[in-house]
Amino acid sequence: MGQNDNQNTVPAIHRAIDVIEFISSSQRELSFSEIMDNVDIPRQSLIRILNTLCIRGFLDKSSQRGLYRIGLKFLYLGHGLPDKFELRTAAWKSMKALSQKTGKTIELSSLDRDQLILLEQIRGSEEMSLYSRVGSVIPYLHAVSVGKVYLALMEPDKRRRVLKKIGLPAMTRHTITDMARLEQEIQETQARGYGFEDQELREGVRRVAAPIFNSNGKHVGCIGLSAAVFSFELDDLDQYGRMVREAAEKTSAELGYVSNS
Amino acid sequence: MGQNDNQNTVPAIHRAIDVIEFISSSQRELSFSEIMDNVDIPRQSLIRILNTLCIRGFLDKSSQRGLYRIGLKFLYLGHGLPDKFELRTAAWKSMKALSQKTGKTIELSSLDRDQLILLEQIRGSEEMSLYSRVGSVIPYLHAVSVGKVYLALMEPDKRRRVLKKIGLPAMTRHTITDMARLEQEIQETQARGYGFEDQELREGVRRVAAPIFNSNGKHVGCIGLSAAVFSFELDDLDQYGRMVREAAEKTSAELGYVSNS
DNA sequence: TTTTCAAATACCATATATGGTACTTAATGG
DNA sequence: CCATTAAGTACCATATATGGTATTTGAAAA
Repeated sequence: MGQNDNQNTVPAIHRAIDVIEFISSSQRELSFSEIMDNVDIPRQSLIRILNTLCIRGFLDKSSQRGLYRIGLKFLYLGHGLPDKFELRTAAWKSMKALSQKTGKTIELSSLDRDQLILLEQIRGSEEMSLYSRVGSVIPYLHAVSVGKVYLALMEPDKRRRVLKKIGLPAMTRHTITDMARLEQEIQETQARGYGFEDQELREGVRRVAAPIFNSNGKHVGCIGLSAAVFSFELDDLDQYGRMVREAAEKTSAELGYVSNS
Repeated sequence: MGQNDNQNTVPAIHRAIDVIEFISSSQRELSFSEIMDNVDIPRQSLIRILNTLCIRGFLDKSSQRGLYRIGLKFLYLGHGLPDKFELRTAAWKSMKALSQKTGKTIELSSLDRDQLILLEQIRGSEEMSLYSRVGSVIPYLHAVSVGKVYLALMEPDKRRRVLKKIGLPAMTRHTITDMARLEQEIQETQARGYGFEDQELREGVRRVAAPIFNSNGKHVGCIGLSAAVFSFELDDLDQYGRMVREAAEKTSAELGYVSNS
C-alpha cells in the first residue's frame, strides 16, 4: 500500500483504491474502525473517501451507521472490457460444444499483467466450492495448465522475468518447484500443443488447456478443461488434450487466425 | 456527472469515477482527447488521473501512447461481494437443476439501489447476443418478470416512489405503460407467486421469476427462467412458473427461511 | 433513564494538490 | 525529409482539499 513514488499521480485516488482493495481483500463487511486500523489514512479523510465511494456505488453500506462492503458497481463495470469481450464471444460456441461433449468445467483464461485471469466459465457438475470465480487471478504460471501454455509460447527472456518474479512456490505437494523439471514440462507442452496440470494448483484437480491466437498470430488466451481426478484419469489425457486443442483452434479461426505451419 | 453537491466528499475521487464511468459507457477503447472532450477536467489533471488509474489496474492502456480502456481489475473486484455471494452459493444447486430439467437460461437477480442486477446466470442454448452479462443492471422494474416480483412484494409507498422515479417507459410494443394495468399485473403476480414477462423488455423473449427469502423473511432475490418465444409457449407458463417457484423455495430454505403461512 | 462507545459532522489554518503556461516527445502524413 | 498533431512532461504560484481539534449523533449496554 502507498505507491506514492510516481509524481504524476493523484494521492486521493491512490488512497481510495487502497481502501477498495483492502475491503475487497477482507472478503466480508467491515466497520469504519477496522478500515481505519488497516489503511494509513487520517480519520477525517477516510470518512470523506468512504462517503464518496458509497455515493458513487463503489462501496455499499449495510445501513446508516453500518458496515462497508464492495459495491455491486464492480460487477457492473466488469463488462466494459471491449477486447477481452471479443475473445469471449469468439470462444463461446466452442466452449459450449466442449462442455456438452464432456460435461466437464470449461474455462477461458488470459494473461494480464503477468497474471492469469479467468474470463469466462461453463461449469460442470462439481460442487460450488471447487470453482474459481470469473475475474479471479492466479500469478502462479508454473502450477497451472494455462500458465504452462503461456510460458511455452513466451519469449524466453520474458519467461525468465516472469518466473523470477514469482519463483516456483509449492501450492500442493505436486507442484513443480524445480526449474529444470519445469523447462522439461514447457518443452512437452510445446510439443503436445496443450498444457497439463496434475493437482499442482489444487489437490484433486486436473486440468488441460490449449492456446488461442488472434489474426495477428498473437497468443491471446486459452481454453481449458478441468475436472476432479476421479473423473479425469491419466488415460483420458490425450483425448481431453485433443479436445481443448480443437476448441482453441476453432476459436482462433473465429478470430481470423490462419496457421502458417 | 459532477455530483459535487455534498461537502463531505473527495473531488478527486469523483473525477476519477467520472472518468471510469465514461470510459465504461463507451464500450470501447478511447484516446486521451476523446476522454478530455467528454469529462469536465483540465488536461493536466486528467493526465494525472489516468496515470493513477492505470498504475493501479483500474484502467489499461493498449500501449505506451495508446488508448484507454477499463482494467481487468474490475472483473477481479466484482467478487468481494460477501452477502450477495451467499445468495449465489445458496441458489446454485437449484439453478443447476432447473437448467438441466428445462435447458433454458436460468438467472439469479437482485435489487440494488432500485435497479435489478444480474448476479448469476446459467446459459441455455440461445445465441450469445441474447444474453445479458452478469452484473448488468436494469432500472425498468415494470418491464421485467423479476421487477414485477419485487414490486409485488414491496411496501406500497416504496413501490410508488420507485415507479415514480423511472415512470413506465416502453421498451417494446408489449411493455406495460399504463399504471392501472400494471397494478393489476402486480396483483396477479402476488396471487400466482411468480412474475411473468411477455416480450416486454425485449422482443421475442419471455421470462418467469420467483422470489427468494432469507432467514429474516426478507425478499433478497429472484430465480428466473428466460427463453425465446418459440421455445416458451404461453401454454408452458404454468409449468415454468411452478418450476421457478420450486427452485426459489428450495433456495429460501437453504438460506434458513421458514414459511409462516 | 444514564453511560459508553463508535461513527459522523463542523470548523478552519495550513500544507498540498491543482491547472495554467510552456516545452518535449513520438507518431502521423505530405 | 520536414510539418503537423496528439500525448505526455516540467514548472510553480495559488486556490483548495486536508486533517488536526472539538462537537454531535446514534446505538447498545448498564
